[in-house]
Amino acid sequence: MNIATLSRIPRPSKEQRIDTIVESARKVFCTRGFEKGSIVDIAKDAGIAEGTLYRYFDGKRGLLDEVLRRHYLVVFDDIQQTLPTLEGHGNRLRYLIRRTLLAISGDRGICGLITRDVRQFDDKHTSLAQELNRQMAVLMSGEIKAGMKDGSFRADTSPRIVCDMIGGGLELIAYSYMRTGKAIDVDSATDSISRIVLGGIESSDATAQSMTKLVERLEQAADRLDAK
Amino acid sequence: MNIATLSRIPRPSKEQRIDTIVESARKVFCTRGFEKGSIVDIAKDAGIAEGTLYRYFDGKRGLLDEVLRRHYLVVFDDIQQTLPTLEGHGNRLRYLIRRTLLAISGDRGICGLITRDVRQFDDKHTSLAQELNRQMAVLMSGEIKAGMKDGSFRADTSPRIVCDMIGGGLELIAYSYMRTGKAIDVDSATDSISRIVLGGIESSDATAQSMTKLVERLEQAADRLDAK
DNA sequence: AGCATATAGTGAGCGAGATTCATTATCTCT
DNA sequence: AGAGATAATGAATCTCGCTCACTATATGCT
Repeated sequence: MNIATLSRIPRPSKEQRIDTIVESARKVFCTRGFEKGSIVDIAKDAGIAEGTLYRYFDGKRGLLDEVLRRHYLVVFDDIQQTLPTLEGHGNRLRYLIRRTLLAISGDRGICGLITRDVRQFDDKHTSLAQELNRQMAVLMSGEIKAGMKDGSFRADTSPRIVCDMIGGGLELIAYSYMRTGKAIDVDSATDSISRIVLGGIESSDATAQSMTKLVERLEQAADRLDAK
Repeated sequence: MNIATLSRIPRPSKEQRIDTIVESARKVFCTRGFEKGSIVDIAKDAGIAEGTLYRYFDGKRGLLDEVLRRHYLVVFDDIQQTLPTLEGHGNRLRYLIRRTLLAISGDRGICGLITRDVRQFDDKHTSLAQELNRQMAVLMSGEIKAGMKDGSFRADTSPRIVCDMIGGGLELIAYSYMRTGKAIDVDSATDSISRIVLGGIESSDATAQSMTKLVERLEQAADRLDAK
């Protein structure tokens, strides 16, 4: 209509538009929360009309899904690269715990979304974030089962419950961080969780074995001292 | 206005009215969830107008608070009676775990409310359910700290993390029950959780023995050095 | 009883926010 | 250039929690 518009503003590509919207959604959700951050806010921030947003996303919840998916993507890429380089199921489990804590402690806004808003779901579509949590649980569960098979973990362990306890514990730590803002001490938390879990599931055989090795090393040290 | 109303319907007492409303709220929230269950639904079920409801409750969230408070009331009464009769911090911890599982597994509707809707909070008022969770955490934490003091639990335990892991684990079990409807095996779950936690925090005799041997060897080495 | 005041109940209406859709603008391809 | 096809718009709709001016009942007093 306006003559000036004739030569103006080439439309951004579909991909660019989606990126813009998701980024605006992330900003708004992280600062105001999922409930209070409105579609109008997001649209305004992205420089588009509300209706446009609905061309690209199912609705508010779909938008949240995408924001979280992109956040987790980095984490899972990282895990996929690092996990195979680690030796020992206990070690790998410990890494998964630590990596999750890092993902949480790095972004309080996202942390709030994960702990507060993820569980609201329609009966129809299980929320994506649910799915991502499940993926992490599968990884942990895999390590535990493998550890049980090769005898490093006790046979009477329930992988399912162990995963729930780790995942639930991490979630509560995240939740507390989100409420209080007090920074998470990643290393100390990793230690505490690992100690409890591994102490609770490691077979006494394994414990005895590592103890024996320890003692042997000390003995050797003593021998060397002796020789002097 | 209507002549027939002259002799009719004595108004129910304040207490009765509140009971009716809370019960209707429980029904509606449990069947439709907190988000989808509307105030109109509740008012209709209770046989009153929407406005009346607001005379007795702050709003929708206040109503949820009361529903949950009444549910927890029974649990905490029970705990207060049983806990002092049990011997040993490990036992008492185990009882707290079991009692919570029972409270969850008894009512899938409430279970859904607790796992899904409890965390939505306004920055101002911490939700009541939060408070109730905290109360449970305080009880568990008390047992753990006492156990650390009298030497039955390891001194390097973090009560906070242990509580998070137990509470978080219970929450995830509840969440899974709510989604799948698959009944919770209370006894087996109690066993698994207790085994992991106690295994992870109990100061084990085996460990103590190996430690002792270690120390003895070191002492011998030191003796040998001394002799020279 | 008859009146006055207090307490309880009502439901239309308000406001906020997600979602829809008829209309308008831009793009693409011949 | 022009004919679809595709994208963008924002006013209108719908839902829902909540408010409030008004009506109805209860209670207390003489």
